Amino acid sequence: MSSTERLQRYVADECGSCTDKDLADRLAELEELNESIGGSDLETDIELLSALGNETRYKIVRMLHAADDDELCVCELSPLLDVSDSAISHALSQLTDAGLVTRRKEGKWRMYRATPRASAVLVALDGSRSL
Amino acid sequence: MSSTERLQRYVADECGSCTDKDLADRLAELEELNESIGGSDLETDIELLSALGNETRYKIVRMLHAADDDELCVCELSPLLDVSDSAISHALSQLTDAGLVTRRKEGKWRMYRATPRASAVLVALDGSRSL
DNA sequence: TAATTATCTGAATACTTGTTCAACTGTATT
DNA sequence: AATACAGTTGAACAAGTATTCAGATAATTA
Repeated sequence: MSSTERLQRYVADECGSCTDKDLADRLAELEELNESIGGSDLETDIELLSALGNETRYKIVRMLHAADDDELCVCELSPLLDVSDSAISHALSQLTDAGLVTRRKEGKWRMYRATPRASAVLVALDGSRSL
Repeated sequence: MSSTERLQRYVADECGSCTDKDLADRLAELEELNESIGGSDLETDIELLSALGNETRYKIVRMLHAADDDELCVCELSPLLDVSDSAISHALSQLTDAGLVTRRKEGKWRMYRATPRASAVLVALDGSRSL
């Protein structure tokens, strides 16, 4: 069965008896919705969300965010996470790629900082918790 | 090696020559950061983020959000997604569990709507894109 | 009541991901 | 120079996930 058949039955159902034009209009409306998705940068957003959607990485970003505009080095993150340094390093690379943290060399230490975008998402999560 | 050893070296490095008290203070500070993580509902947030961090589910929530306060039925989502109805149904369950959408029966159709929390996160993503 | 429709569910499976281990790079110290 | 240190990288593998298929369920229609 073509999925538009079901949709047509639904639209017919919804508006009782309605013209073919009404139906075409509704289909066009849905097509618009679909295009609005392309507008937001789908891939980038998904990369960001799936990067944050993991305990290790989420904790890292939370800590960096909680540190306000202070950066932290790996050695500061490490004691608070129950995974190997290697896992932390992998996590930090992925977070960097996703635009959630930035990296800076300082002698033999690497300093990390949450990006404004990371903070924006965490603030939204915190602010919407009770909605 | 205990991870606090490295941290101690870092703190020593950071403040030149500093007292044991300075060091203890810094450690306490980091411990506080760690507790601030517990404050936010870690598990809930991660469930939400990983639910949104998938193409099918992200598209569904985007469409529902783009429909403003109008609900959509599965039959309206289906034509715009390249997966089976079963996959859509699984996706919708997961989104419901994560608090991103709500479900309502309407005769033989199921209507879905984005939650305020879902909208808050999408708005944050859109608003922070250029930062 | 039987058939149809819309959606859901669970099992199966292919795919993806997270962590670790071992080896490596670059920096500092001796 | 040699050693130690901080962190990274890639391969490997276990664990988790996304989709599909087949069959179930619940509402509607014939």
